[in-house]
Amino acid sequence: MTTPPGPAGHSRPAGTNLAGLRDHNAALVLGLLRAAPQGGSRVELATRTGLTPQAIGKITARLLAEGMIVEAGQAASTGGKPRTLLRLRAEAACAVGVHLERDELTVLLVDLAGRHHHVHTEPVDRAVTPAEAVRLITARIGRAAADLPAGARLLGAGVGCRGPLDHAAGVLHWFTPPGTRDPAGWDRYPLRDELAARLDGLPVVVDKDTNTAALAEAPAIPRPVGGLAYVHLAAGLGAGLLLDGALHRGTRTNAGEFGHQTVQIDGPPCDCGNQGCLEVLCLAELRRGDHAAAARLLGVGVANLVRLLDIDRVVLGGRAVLSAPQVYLAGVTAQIEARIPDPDWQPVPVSVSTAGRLAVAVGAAELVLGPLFGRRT
Amino acid sequence: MTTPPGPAGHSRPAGTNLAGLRDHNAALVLGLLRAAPQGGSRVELATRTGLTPQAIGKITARLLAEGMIVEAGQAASTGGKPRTLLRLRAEAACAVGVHLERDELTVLLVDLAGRHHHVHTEPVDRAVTPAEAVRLITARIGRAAADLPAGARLLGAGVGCRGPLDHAAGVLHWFTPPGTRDPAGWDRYPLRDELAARLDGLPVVVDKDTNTAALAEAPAIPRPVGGLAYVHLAAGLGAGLLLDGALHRGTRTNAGEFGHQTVQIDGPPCDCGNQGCLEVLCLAELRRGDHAAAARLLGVGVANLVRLLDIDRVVLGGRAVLSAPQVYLAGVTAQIEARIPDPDWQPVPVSVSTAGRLAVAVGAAELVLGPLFGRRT
DNA sequence: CCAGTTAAACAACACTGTTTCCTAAGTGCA
DNA sequence: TGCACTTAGGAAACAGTGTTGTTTAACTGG
Repeated sequence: MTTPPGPAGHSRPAGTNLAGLRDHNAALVLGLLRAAPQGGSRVELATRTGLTPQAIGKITARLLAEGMIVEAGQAASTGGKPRTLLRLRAEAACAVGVHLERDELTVLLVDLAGRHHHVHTEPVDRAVTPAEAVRLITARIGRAAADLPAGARLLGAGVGCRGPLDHAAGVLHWFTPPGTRDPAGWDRYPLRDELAARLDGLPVVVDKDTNTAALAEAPAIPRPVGGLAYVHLAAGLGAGLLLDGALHRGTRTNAGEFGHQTVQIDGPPCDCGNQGCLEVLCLAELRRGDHAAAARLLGVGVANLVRLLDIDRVVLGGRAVLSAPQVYLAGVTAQIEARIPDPDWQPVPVSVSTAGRLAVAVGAAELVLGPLFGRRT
Repeated sequence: MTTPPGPAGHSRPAGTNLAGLRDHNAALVLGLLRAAPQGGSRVELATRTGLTPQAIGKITARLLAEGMIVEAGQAASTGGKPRTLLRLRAEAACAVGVHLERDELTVLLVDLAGRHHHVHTEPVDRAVTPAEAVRLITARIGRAAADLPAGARLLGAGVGCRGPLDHAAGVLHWFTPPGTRDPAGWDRYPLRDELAARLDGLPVVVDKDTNTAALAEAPAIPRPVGGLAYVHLAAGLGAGLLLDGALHRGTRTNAGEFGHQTVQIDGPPCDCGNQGCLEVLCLAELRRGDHAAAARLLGVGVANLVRLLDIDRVVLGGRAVLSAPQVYLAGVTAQIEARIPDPDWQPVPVSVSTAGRLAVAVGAAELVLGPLFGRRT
């Protein structure tokens, strides 16, 4: 047992004490109640968690006292005393979701039930410096906080933006090509810590836009999700992977490089140095305005993804997809069906991101809300 | 909160009580000690787990009393009382690893330190029925158990075999093509339960060969592993994915369908119904005896995998690879370097499975041993 | 030899879920 | 209406976890 292995800071302690045990079980209960907007009973919570009814009684009593949940009527009797229903108190706490794009900033406020209490989008100068962006975001979060429901706690802020970046450190890696400059100074910018410092230590989490967009779909899905893939087609082509209920980021937060998979060996060269990348082919069709052809190509990549990871559900998003959703739905579905004829694979549902253009910001808020409901980070 | 979501039996309770807390922390301690063959001190365990020295004292006292660990000398003093070193007691427990191939059966016995106490390989008739195979495996496990070190507990048996199969249920899905027959009755055979019944309720776990082979590499790697991919080239082409310290199987245990990714749109047709599959191209080169060309193709697929999942380490295995390891190492490494020139990606080490032909069986034993050391299943 | 330092155990404690028992609040039938 | 039955949920005592505060053990260095 010598020094800690791997990159520094990567082996956070995992020992659990009584406080951790309590929080784990409370999060489990809250997560189950989130999945049941109409409410759930103590008895169901006990069977679903595997805890004794008495333990659930204590946990729910604590959550009631803290104002995280409320009693909400009764269920129909099944021959004895009717069950008391418990519901999440949506306005008990909120999280901020931020989507920082090249030319646009979106800030919104989401409560425990996923309702939006504040949504604001504004254009941003493409030449903005990191410091200016941080000032802008801070100001916008301040305004959003003014819309907090009475008594609601503000849990933190999640930020989604393009990669590459280091999620664990909260640092951007917006390389500029060698030879050129990065006058604004975005590369190696410690976005998380700079934001947290200006927000009075409010917890801040930074992640790739594709990752947060994938998370935006998570609350609607009963746990555990075997595999959900969010595929984003806009100026680039990327993916967010929600595997076994948690985002898969990889040690360098580089997972999801969906666009640079080779689908045509010895195909046309790509800026990334590779050749025959899906992205090159797909963007070429987009420039031609041929969404159907782009969708077909996208479908080839999605089919690869689905097979490789045994994906249960595919969600499409990004400006290109949102501009012609039906075309992409049909094209991707057709490729999946054509390329995965195996009967053992249940039909893999493909849908378009329900949050639409807000998907990244909504998912960014979920970065903060998720752990409260027991999602692994 | 209506009925349990998803396929039945998939949402196992996750509530934790004191016993679970104790086991979790004990597993954490055992895992840390496994990664330190020369021994580790209580103080280090405390800092690494985040638990108090006192808690570690109680946990190690329990483990000492149970015979799971032993004191093993002292570390050099750093100015005060020297630390007492603790080591795993390798012979405290063992697990059986089984590799069931079409024409061969391998059974081995692995102790807590990963040492093999029994290794046996024998040919098997390709037309063997499931019942005969179960009898054979049972008999072989009986002989292996005779080689158990004195006082060692037998924790269970892991079985690795070709897919598709259902890991959660322990049932094989060895479909036969429509029209043909499955005279031996392998399809839908409940291998896990049949084995467990004949082994007096000994815990049995069944998984795909590629998954267990990936697991075979895990003990040597300091946790947490961001992403390890085991790529297997023999009669087919598959992969096992070890993501964030746990195998990623997908809900249908179908993850790892590496061979059927499309790398040549409109390429030659594949038996699977798709066209341009990596496997078709790769096996064609193999039949031609051109390992270098096969390696190049393999490298294309591996580069896709590495980028998509931010893989940290690639392990190659399977009969084809083992027949010309250097060719595959060089070919795959070259493709990774050529197709992922991004400087942000640290060089991704590629190696050949250290366990060689025993990889699947060794990893099958790890299916049983892993949870003891805190690996998520 | 002794102060200083570090490791590890002892004892009392806080707090978790569990067990056991009891009360509350319905249903259904006579 | 009465009463047995069923089911939900709380009260109290309990077992066992890691924590806190204190003490003892063992080695270094002047």
